Amino acid sequence: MQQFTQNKLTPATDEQFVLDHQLCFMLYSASREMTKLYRPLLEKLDLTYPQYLTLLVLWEQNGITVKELGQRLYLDSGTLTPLLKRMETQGLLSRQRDKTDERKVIITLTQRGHSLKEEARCIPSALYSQAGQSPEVLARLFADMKELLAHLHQANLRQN
Amino acid sequence: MQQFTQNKLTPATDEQFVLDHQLCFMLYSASREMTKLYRPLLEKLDLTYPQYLTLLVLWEQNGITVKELGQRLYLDSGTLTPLLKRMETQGLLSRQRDKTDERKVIITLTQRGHSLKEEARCIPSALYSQAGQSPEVLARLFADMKELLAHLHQANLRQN
DNA sequence: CTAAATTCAATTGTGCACAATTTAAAATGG
DNA sequence: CCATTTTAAATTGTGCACAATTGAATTTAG
Repeated sequence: MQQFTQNKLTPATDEQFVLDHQLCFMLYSASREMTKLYRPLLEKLDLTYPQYLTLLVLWEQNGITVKELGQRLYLDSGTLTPLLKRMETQGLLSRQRDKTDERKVIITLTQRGHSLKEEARCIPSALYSQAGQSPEVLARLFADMKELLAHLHQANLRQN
Repeated sequence: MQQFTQNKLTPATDEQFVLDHQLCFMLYSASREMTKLYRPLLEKLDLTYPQYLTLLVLWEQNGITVKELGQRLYLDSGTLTPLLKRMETQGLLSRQRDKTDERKVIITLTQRGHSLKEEARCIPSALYSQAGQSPEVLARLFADMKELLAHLHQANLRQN
């Protein structure tokens, strides 16, 4: 009987465990497919997807600390330090200790870092057209996702 | 003038580049926050999130190949081979070549792999309650995400 | 039947993510 | 003023992701 419920031919599936019914799996796989769609465009600029997100933040607010960058991206220094070092090596930004508080490291875009913004100008619209959804659905999805993210972030803060 | 548009104090932001307006970033960060919410529950079972997803597939269809598993999870052998080896070491599954086609490797759950399903029974409902969204919004979000994923997957197939 | 093409898994190498720890600097409290 | 605590970044170690390549088995075409 135990064997019976484990048989792959048995259609009596555990509804709650069906992979394709899990919201978490939709998020996980859609996020990766989205990144995959960015890849060919970002490759031309010699950027990875997390590096591109980092530039989005810096184009908004140049000269912020690693900490502040991490708060925007939900990433910690363990991820950001090596990523920023690679971007520094590529000549996109500089990392220097804050003179008034030596614990902090300030990230500043180089000329090259600034100019990449113009080379990236076509990317956002190119992606939205490839998503293949109506503006209405995309707007609703975005709003729902934003609220979900806020809830998930709060829930994780409560954990610690 | 060029300097002016790059000044962090200038509120004239490039609408299309604002991080918090990017659907891709919502997906990316929500997926990671969701995984973070699973972590304490999965830790009790000594599982990572991708390993849990792998078990979801195998609980549905035991005895499938690495290829088929990858098609369900949108992952390739480069990711799955080491992951499955770790799960084999933990005694959750076995990996054996298909006798009728030696190219294929068949993944079969062990007794321990099967029994983890009962230990995981509380996880799906625990997560849905922590998402903190109404069933209506969650259902809509799930449906929209599923359609988006399908489109993104198609778009990526066209790329190759 | 066999040479070429295809398929499948494994391997190699790079770049994230993230928990946990370490190091140094700054803030706080007695 | 100095010991304690807190904060910020870096470091260490593990486990994904994924592109690119390799190697072996199978399929296909001539």
